[in-house]
Amino acid sequence: MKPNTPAKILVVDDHYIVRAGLRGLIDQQPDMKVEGEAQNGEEAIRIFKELNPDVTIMDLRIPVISGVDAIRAIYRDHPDARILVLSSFDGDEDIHSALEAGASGYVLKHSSGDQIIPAIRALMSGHRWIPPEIEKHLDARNQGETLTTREREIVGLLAQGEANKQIAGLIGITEETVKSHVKNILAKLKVRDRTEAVTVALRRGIVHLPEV
Amino acid sequence: MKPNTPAKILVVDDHYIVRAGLRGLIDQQPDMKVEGEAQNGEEAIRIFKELNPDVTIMDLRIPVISGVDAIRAIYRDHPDARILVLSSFDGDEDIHSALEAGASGYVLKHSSGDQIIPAIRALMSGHRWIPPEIEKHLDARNQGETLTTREREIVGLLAQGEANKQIAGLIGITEETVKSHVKNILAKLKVRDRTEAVTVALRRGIVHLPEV
DNA sequence: GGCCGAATCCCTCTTTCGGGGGATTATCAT
DNA sequence: ATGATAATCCCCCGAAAGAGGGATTCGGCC
Repeated sequence: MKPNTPAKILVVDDHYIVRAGLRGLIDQQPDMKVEGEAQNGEEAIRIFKELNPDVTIMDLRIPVISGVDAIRAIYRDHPDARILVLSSFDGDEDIHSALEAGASGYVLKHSSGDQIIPAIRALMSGHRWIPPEIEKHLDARNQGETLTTREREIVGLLAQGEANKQIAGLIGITEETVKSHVKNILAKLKVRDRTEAVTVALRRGIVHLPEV
Repeated sequence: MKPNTPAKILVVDDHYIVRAGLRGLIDQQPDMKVEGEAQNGEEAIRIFKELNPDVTIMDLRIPVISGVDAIRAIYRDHPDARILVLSSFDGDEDIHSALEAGASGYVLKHSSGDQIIPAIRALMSGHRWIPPEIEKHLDARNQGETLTTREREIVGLLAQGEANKQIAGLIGITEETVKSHVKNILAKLKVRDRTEAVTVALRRGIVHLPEV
């Protein structure tokens, strides 16, 4: 590391205040500097290309293109990208997807500055940064079984209040098959009915409410 | 106003980064200064008493005691408190409750600094600050009918996946009465079934998911 | 005193859910 | 090839949900 050329940081968050907070925090450090900001996933991808930052700090709940999808897109073109997810606790599924999509670290928004800065430095030097409490959650997640693609799709439709018959029509399968899937979903999520299935799926980040 | 004694600001948010951003932004202004920070509703109430700030900036989604309840508690003891809600868009119900509980202003977290500072100044000088887009939402809310206390309570239980019979047992009324309430809820929210009712209620801020 | 809204309870009837099975393909990794 | 998994479809059956009525009580408000 050269102390005379601070690491280039890209900050991605839709809240101005959060970006301002990060900028203030980071620019105080001698070895890093915020060189770019993006407010949504689309911007993030574009600005990453232009800037080629050393570390990208990314919120997951961002408009236009989700944080996870943005990470995936960036990682595809730049497999050496160092992306640090900075998020409130968004549910196991999001964390897991983010790491799978190519993120190298995860920090909670609740974290104080002296927890965030070391995370950035870790990524700068090529290391990963996953706090133990996050890893514990990922393990816990594996206890509960994972939903398949089809099942996740159906949970999304459940959340919209669709009946089995409607779902069948929408995705072109039989109502009987939908019932099978729903049965499996209830069993996997260990819930009593479709309504609880939806709230559990929302908490785990398996599905999201459409933006308000 | 005396330019030599800056207004005392209390910042309430559970995210360190947000507090840091606000502190940086505010302390740049000559006429205001962050004199206190709180991470949850309980702290907010306590620190408000000690500090008696000129303006309090409050997030709604905070632990222990919700922002709305904290505002209510503070307002009860200090009817002259100036509280500015700073929140991502949390649904009509939360905004409405916050204002009803005693907040004097509302600013979105997306807002940039030159939108937040004027809001603080407005409250400092005793004015209210409700952006037009927020007021529009409050009007829109009134188009759709309002749920009664009982109905909101039942929506909360629906979100937990309780069946009508369980709900009846839990709150000590007949299953028939629960069905009546559910029927009215579906009609008021203009949805097809209880599952959709829950997701709509979540989006509107009528109920919340238990914290992750 | 009369009115209205909230909350309660009741009945009928049809549809939908969810639990309990079982079965068949296709794919993919071993 | 063999096994595992995902995805599909099928049947039965009892319980729950929702649509459509109607009715009562209790307060507060005008």
